[in-house]
Amino acid sequence: MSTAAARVAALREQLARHDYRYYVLDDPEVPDAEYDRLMLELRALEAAHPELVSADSPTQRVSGKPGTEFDEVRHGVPMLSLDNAFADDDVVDFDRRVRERLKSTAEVEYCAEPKLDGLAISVRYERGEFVSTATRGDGTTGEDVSANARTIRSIPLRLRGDAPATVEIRGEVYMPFAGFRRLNAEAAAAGEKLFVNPRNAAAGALRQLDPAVTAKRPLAVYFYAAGEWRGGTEPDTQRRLLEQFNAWGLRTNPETRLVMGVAGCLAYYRALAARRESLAYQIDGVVYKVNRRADQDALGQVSRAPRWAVAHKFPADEALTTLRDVEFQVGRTGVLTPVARLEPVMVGGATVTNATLHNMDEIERKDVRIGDTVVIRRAGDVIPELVRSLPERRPRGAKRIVLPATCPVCGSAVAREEDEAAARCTGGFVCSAQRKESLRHFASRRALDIEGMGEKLIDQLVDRGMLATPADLFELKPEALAALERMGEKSADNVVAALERSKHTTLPRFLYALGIRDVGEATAASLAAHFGTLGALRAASVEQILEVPDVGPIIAAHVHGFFAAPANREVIERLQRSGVHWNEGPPVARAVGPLDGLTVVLTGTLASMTREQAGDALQAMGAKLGASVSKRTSYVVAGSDAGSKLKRAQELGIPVLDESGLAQLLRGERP
DNA sequence: GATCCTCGAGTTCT
DNA sequence: CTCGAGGATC
Repeated sequence: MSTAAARVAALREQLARHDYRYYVLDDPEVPDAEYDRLMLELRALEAAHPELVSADSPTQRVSGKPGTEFDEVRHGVPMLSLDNAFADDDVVDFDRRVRERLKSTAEVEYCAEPKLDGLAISVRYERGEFVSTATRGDGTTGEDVSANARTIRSIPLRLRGDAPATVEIRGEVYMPFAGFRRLNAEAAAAGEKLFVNPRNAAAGALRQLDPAVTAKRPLAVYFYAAGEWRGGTEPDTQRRLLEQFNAWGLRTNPETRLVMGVAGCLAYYRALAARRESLAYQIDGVVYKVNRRADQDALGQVSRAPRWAVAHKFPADEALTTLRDVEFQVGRTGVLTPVARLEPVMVGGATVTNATLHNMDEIERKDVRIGDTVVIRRAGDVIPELVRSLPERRPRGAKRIVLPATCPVCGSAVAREEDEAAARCTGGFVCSAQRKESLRHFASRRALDIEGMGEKLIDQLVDRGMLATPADLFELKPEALAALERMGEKSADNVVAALERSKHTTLPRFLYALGIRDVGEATAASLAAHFGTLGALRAASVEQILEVPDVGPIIAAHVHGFFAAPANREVIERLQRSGVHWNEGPPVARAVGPLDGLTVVLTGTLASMTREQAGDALQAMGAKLGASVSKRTSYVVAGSDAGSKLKRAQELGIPVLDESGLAQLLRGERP
């Protein structure tokens, strides 16, 4: 057997197994991207070696065989599958083929829709009444899931207005993210197994033997095509078909647009890809359909896929790799965070080698062990996330991950409070990791903002015993700095100058820089506003600190305890002697501005200024800045590339402002 | 006592 | 961005 033939056979075997897991068990072993990659390789091989193509190849049929629990139903008209496009060039080719076949020189009008990651179904109506619903199955025959489908609210039991004698409506059953999260939260509370993704949850729900269970699952449907159609007139474009659906009371996707030619398709694709994370449901690409029905008929179909439509998939945002090790990092508060060390892998355009595992509970939940094959995703296309492990691929000798009994940095005991997710190093100031992280926090941009005082420099200074507390920073000698690695005289001078500049700061920044547990920027600002001076805060009792808004007993105790400790008092006094200062005044009633009482949330990229500048300006006028959108938000200011916050604002009906709206706010008007 | 809203803390890569 | 936990609210 040639090497190509052997590879083809191996690919078919793998694809058949994945098909079984995906279609029959509803429990895929690998991400869709991996499946798509295998299929792509097989297609390429078969294209290069046509003699290897056989009727049983997964490229030659729509895969999946019906299960046994439900009756079989034959579709009046087969449910088609779609050819996939992965790159822009594939779409260009598709459009060229369409125009060649239509002998069209003009641009073709396409109907573009999101491609939902759910389950295709066909709902049959006779004289407007719901008769049955079938899954897609192998395209010709599916399973009768009528009893379950009847429980889905977005499938009407009767069509509005005049309906044809018989019509099959095709759509996608899916579970919105919100419902999925709720379902998993309930499952977690009940100690049940969690669903891996919304698609699996929807599949599981639809294939329940007890419709009462399905009824409790948050399923929804968008309709997008017609199958068998007897009586009446079929609309002459895809767009009008969807309008007819709406008239009958059937949901169609509101993101659907008519676009012209390849340029229009690709623009739609990019626009939707950018907003993908903010949609309420999971999509894995977009679909372009030739809009005119006459053109669709002229184009016809090849095997089971129409020539007049294509699915343009989003690039793989998940990848498989191996978990090499798990290390525990120590943060400034002593929290031990397990970090996954991975075999480097490309995900979403970047090589990922590390991913946080958050805490031990998370490791338990995901059942991760060292040596496992794991699925990596870039959450929000930025932060790498270990999605899950594949226990079925676990090698013998895969090691369990154990919380170390002692701190990996200083050797002090590790303690985990009852009911707390985090484990902490008890070494405190003894632990060099905690010292280094505290110093980094102190010097960070939002604290004292000491330019050039980065991780490497702090590491060296601490390791050489030149630096232990923030107070030491301002007593560093330029000659000593210049003697360090990668530090010339010039760099040393720059650091000294940066230290000098940072001495002039503000009380909120200073309080934040101290790193008191649970005191972040917002709480530091509240404390500063309430007490006005550091002296007043230092002298305050727990009861007095409790009067600060948003401060409860726990934070009050932390604050009081911090200032009671002699070591901390000494550091503060030394800092002040070194010249660290700020303008102090008596506590001021919060500045009354024209925007008093408003809570504004900023999102996206603004053209005229940074978000920070806009935020400062709004606060200066008395507005409160919100970090997330809630029903108490007055306005959301959305720049370009706004994401989930914009979406949430729309859901909650919060007024959304553009930059001109922001300008109005800054003039003191309320749009 | 439950639920919602915020905030804090830790993290990745270019 | 995500998770966890503190605080406020009903």
